[in-house]
Amino acid sequence: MTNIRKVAELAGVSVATVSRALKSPDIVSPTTREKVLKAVDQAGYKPNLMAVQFRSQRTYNLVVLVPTIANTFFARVISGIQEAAQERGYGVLLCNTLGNEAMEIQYASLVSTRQADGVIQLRAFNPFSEKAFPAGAVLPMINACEVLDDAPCPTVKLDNRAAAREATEHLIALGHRRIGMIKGPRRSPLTRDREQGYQDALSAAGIPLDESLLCPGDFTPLSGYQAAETLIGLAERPSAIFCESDEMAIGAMSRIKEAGLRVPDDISVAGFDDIAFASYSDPPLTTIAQPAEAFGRGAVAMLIEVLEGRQVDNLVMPYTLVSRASTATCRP
Amino acid sequence: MTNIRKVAELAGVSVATVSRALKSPDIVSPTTREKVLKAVDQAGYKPNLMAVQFRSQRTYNLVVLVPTIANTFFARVISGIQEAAQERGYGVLLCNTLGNEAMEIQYASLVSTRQADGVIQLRAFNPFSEKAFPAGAVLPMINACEVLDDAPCPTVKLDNRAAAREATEHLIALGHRRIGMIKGPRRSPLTRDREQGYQDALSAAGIPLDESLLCPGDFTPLSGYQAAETLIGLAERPSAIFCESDEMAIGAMSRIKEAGLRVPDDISVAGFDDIAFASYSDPPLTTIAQPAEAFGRGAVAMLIEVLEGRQVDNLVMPYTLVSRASTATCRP
DNA sequence: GCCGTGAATGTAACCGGTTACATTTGGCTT
DNA sequence: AAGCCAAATGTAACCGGTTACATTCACGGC
Repeated sequence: MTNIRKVAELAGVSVATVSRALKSPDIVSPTTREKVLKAVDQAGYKPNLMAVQFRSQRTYNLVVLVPTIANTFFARVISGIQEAAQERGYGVLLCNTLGNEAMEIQYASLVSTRQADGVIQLRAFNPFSEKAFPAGAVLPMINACEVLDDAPCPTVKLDNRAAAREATEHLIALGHRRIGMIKGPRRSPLTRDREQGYQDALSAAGIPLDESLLCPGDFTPLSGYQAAETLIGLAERPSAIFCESDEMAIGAMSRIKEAGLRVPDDISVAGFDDIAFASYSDPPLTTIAQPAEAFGRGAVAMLIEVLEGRQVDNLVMPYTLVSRASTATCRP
Repeated sequence: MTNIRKVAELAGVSVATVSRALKSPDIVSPTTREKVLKAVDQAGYKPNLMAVQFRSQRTYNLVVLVPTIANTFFARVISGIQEAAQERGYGVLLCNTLGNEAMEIQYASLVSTRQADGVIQLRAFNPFSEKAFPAGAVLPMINACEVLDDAPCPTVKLDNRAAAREATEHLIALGHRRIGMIKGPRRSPLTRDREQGYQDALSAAGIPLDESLLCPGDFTPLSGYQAAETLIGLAERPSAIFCESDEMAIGAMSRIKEAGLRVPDDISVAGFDDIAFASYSDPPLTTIAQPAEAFGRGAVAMLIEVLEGRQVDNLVMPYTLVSRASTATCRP
């Protein structure tokens, strides 16, 4: 293996001079620099970055904990993370946790074993006990997308409550009064916030809450499909359904049409996320657009600030209601 | 920072004994092992894996070059890669290349700078010149999914030609004779193979090839949407369309329905990949199912074989034609 | 001519494990 | 009791950079 000592020998200088010629070219004489660069070229020398990292105790790798990469929203967030990380010279170590806490801990431990510098967690729950991080060690972490109010670290989030309220108000404005909701997993703060926004809109419009219109899901198309089955089976079925994710909305529309009902004529459907397929579903989906890539980029920027010892403020990302053909006036 | 020397001091033994007590517990006496473990616990010691990696010159990280993570097929492949890597103690460094060769080279160079042990490339083109890998250095690499016939490394692929032939034969068996095809990017060997399979099926059935029925796309829903526009605008429009990806098929169906035509009554549509949304599109999509996660798992297994110096054979994965409601008998 | 100064370069310690080799210890054989 | 062997443990080199500190040298001011 060609190392810095070989290059030094070849150039007839010391290892320190080689190191300096490469790292701080301005403090070696032009003649020497020239010699060193020629030797580097001749030896085909590539610095062993493991040694550099070992010396500096920085890996320039970030761990990303994602609940499931199969969700296209998260895929976009990761895409943003990866781009931003690359631009700033960081690598991305991906962990598809599937909600498995043991796996999250294992990956977060990469920071305490010095295989990564920090963590971006895309899920609200941070099961990082003292076991993984003993003795008051702080884990440089950013929590993005799904965020607890009292998160123990900087966060990047959407005002989910306001967004859900706006989506629900859109349906109310179209004349709907029986509005179903397909929720996320019970424990998720996303679900709690969006449900509150839904309730905010209903009570502002004087519509009483009917618990039977709330169905749990898990953000997958299949769960949306199943929840829609429940909702259209109700004695008094809703005329509109607000789904907490586009994936569930697409599953729900599939089930609704399977039952011989039309979207939006019989039931309006609204989603959340604005994934690529939302534009190509039949009908195209009304939804809340989230700047997924920007979530990722923001999280990376914040994490690097933290790693460099600076303070950061929490970030709240903007959303937009995108009105497409899956929602229409309520026909009594 | 608590290091092995602190622990040694605390336990009253040498650093070598600590190292052995942790790595090969069987060669230290039970008494000593006990003492060391107590000291480890007391000091809250976590080995600095950077040092371990530096010493062994192995990072236990794999670079994954993915054309675009936003494609749900690739998301599933990555999911498989990540699971298999984790099981075997490897981390996954993700690079979303977007077909950018400079970026691919940059990431593949992580191997020559010892930040990763090997590369899994999900695209056929391997622009890794002598510049990035000088002096006959071999890059431990596996090429999966999109693969050239003369790939310079082990590969994991599908028999795309046979699969495309089977999909086309399915349409022919339904009575279709004017069958459009929405292809991938021109340069991709996937496209070439699938196009050959399509032609194989046509010529076996005695149907002449009509070049105007072949439209290029880029695997995105938007490109499928646009290509469908071209196809339905033809003087003599096809009664069926075979798409080289489900994402394009979903885009195509969207455009077809927008034009007031029905799927499959007016035009049958078949896809390729069997992504999750294929089951929930309207109508559910007939497609070729690929074992995406298994592609990823297989690639990881092969790469680790290569890293450990063993020979590996190329892998050909199985496919299945999944017949759903988007294809039906041709009505003249 | 001497000294001070600063630029250029060299020497070697250092990061934190691993491990080849050396040393110690204890039990057993003859 | 001496000798031998194996098990247990210690010592220190090593991986490949970085960098504090030391050294050399040229030049200018007095």
